[in-house]
Amino acid sequence: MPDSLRRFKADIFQALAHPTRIAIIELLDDGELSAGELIDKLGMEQANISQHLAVLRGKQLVANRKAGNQVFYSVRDPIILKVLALMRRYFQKHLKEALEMLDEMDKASAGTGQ
Amino acid sequence: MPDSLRRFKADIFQALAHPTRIAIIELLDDGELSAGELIDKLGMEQANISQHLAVLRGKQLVANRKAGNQVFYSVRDPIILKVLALMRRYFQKHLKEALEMLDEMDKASAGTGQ
DNA sequence: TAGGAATATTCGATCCTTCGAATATTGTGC
DNA sequence: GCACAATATTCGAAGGATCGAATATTCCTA
Repeated sequence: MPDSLRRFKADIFQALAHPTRIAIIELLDDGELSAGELIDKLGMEQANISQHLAVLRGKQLVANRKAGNQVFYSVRDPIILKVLALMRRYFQKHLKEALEMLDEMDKASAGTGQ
Repeated sequence: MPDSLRRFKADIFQALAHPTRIAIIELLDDGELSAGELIDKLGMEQANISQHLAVLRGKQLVANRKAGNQVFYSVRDPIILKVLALMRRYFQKHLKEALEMLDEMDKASAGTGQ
């Protein structure tokens, strides 16, 4: 497989590699939402969410539909939702080691005072 | 869903978000390989592959088995292979726009001389 | 037990990502 | 047109990722 195709896949994983963007896609799992609704539900800065939406748009993971003043977002391909569903299964299966990993992370950041 | 769980998922996507690491996992799809075999097949620096393997190990995506001088790697959970298989389907489905994206990237980097 | 093969780690330079603050854009109703 | 609401973009600082060079570790074999 040529490297360009691997770069394409890696870019999609990169787009998914942020907790906020995962949260956005999971919220869109139930149907489309406006940018404002996403901001409300996530309780984060407007600019920040808009930037994350720009990343998802850039990689074509979400579609956007303008309706007057607002922009409604939705997941473009259910395959992406399947990927996240698989990850949920993976998480449940590896819950124990995941908690250990998170614990390590906490300890590491506690040690450095971060 | 608590943010810590999203961070866990994001970390796994992050670990997959590099063409070389995707190549490694795809090579391991057929069964375990030693670090040296991976280096040969990928034709990259030894240190570089070892670093990427360290990332995959750190996120528990691969298992390693020492046999004398060598270390054999394998994918720890077939769910990860399923994720990559889904991504292959996704890629085929979106081949056209993927090529456009890659083209954009080429043009952009040509423009800046990178 | 010295030398070499296989693998891992450290280091430092460079680039990429993320964030909030500030600002720009676009659409609506008066 | 003007003010306002919703969303997007730009900017700069701070932290994280990636690479090759150099070095360290581990294990085998003579």
